Amino acid sequence: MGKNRITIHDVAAKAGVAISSVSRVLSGHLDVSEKMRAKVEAAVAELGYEPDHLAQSLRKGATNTIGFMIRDITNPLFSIVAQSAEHELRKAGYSMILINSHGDLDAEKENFALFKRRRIDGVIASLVSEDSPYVRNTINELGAPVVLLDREVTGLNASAVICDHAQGVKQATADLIKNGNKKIAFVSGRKDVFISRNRIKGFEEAMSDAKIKVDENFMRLGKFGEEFAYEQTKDLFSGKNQPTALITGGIGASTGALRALKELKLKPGKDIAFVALDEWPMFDVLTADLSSVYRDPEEMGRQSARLILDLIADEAPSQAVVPTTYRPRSSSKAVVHA
Amino acid sequence: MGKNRITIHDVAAKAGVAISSVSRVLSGHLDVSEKMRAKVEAAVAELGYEPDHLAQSLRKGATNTIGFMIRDITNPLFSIVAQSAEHELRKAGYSMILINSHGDLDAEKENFALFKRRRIDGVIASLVSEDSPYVRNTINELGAPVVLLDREVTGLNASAVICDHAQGVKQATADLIKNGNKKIAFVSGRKDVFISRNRIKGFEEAMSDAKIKVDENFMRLGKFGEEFAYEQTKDLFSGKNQPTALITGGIGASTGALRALKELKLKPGKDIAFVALDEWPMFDVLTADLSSVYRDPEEMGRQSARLILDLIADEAPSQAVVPTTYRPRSSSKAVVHA
DNA sequence: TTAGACTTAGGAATCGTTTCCAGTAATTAC
DNA sequence: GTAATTACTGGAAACGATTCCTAAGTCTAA
Repeated sequence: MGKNRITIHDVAAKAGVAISSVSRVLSGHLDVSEKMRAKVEAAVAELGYEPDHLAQSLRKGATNTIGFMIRDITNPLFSIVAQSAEHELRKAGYSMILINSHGDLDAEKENFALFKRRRIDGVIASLVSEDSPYVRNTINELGAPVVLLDREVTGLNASAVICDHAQGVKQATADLIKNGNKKIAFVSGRKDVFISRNRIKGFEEAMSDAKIKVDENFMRLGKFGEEFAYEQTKDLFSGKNQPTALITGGIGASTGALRALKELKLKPGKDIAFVALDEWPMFDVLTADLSSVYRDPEEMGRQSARLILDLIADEAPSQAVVPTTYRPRSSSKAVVHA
Repeated sequence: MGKNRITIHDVAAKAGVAISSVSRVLSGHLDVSEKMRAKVEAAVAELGYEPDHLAQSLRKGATNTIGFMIRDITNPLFSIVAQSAEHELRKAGYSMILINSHGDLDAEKENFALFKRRRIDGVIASLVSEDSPYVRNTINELGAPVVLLDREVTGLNASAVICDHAQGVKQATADLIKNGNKKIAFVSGRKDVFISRNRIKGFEEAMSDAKIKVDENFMRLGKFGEEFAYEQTKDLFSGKNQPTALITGGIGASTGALRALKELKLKPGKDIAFVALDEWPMFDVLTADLSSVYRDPEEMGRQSARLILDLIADEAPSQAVVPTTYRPRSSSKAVVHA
């Protein structure tokens, strides 16, 4: 149907001028007479011409496209980050190509290759892997700037949006302690991942401040995701030495833990103190007044967009720190237990 | 840094052959000798050459890119649809450009224009608007096939994934009636939108089957989204003629209604029967056993990908129907009330 | 040995832009 | 009135691939 695309040739022919002149008018170049401008603009309007983005990209060497790689857009936190970043990039004239890595390292590598082939102008990514030779290599070979989410980057030509997890977790832990909890369990992902490490730091600081020794048996650091947290929670509350409070790292972990607690008939805020790290949609409506540590995903999206645009504009890499705030609700109150 | 991109020229020079020969080898063309193949492949491997997707697209006239437009990727249902579609398209060699329309008609128009300029190979969209001259025009002018989500398309060169909302709602309503409810309120979006219309159809059928007259005062059809549902729910349960059961259409509406019910201290399944249309993540864990009408978002994503690929392969437009299933839980049980 | 058929490789056009380079026309200065 | 400057414009070369067309080379058959 609309097979016959209108090109700059058609416009030039209609206006009776050279192709280069049309281009000059359209790009707002200065050296163009009023008469020329009028002629071209009339032809453009009449034909309904719109420049082909593909050809422009090829010629200019810039695609105005940002690759956004994420483990799983289904994660409500990251879907907000993505949305907010997209909105911001859009305003700057960029489109966003979205790719899920499904937490798979091979997929991640492939995605970087795809980005490269597509000549993306920049990448915002929440990586599976931590800092490693592989990561450094890929980022260097990419030939485009990179912004990492929740990763410490050192000596790499990349910016990062990092959340100050420690701060919020520290506050939360302190509050649990103040409420009489000493035996606090912590269920989260691998310790060598930045986000876990950072959260644990806050946890340990608060414990140390209160002169409470951390019980290693209560530190369940293995995998992100629902299943691991489910199993660990079940296990934590089956033995003799049971915690009185529970902190769960991330949305998946919180879900798994809540599922387990439900089955164990332990009600957060009644039978056990509970703090979830990160919130999800309808958090306040749906959860029975769960306390949380909150970080603003929209802000994360905005910052990541800003950072990548800065890098594209050839500014030096930098970091944006997003604060986290403890939101006490009834689930972290004192618990009389064991 | 990696400024000097490796092109097909470099490969040709290194292998000592013509550019066209390199292209022929790489595209797996038949008429190429073994010796040539070996030479070229060696050069490709040595230089680490990867063809430029941009140049390929320009020449071939296909970008292997699908535009995915959605009101709001933050909506958990649609984020799953997007993820699933992306996964499927990826397997077929396509990438996905994601754009939010924020439910804004102007943004939607702009997005279509963007897709066109980017020479997208196809579009999957959840439109703001219903069938209208504007929609027909844009889709026809787009020059690329379109798959619409939850829209009836008639006489349009587009496929659609439509959910059989009526079926699930009918079952749910029948169950509410069986449980003794006669005064059933229905809070949802505008009646002229396909999804609402379809749901109401199921509702009215069940009511009609049970010979219960629909009380127009209980039909609160205005806007999608949290706020409207919140207000309407508050209003429904403030007057003298109060319903005993409530059905809410969509995740936003359910949230708003639940928030209102919470404030009104009406507990679903205890003080009022309640059915939510659509589920959201952790539905079973977080909600107090809410009944729901479920549709499989992953299936929606898969089907939309399949349909767009079919259209690109020049098959005739078609429709995929995704079933909905009523999932009774304790919130829809009988309520002794007023 | 030569004509004809068949492989295979190279050259050039093309996709739709931008941008550099000349060159013409208009303007100013002397 | 001529030279020097300036203001525009058109032509052509990129960008990096694919593909058509042609020609060279190989092989078979008479």
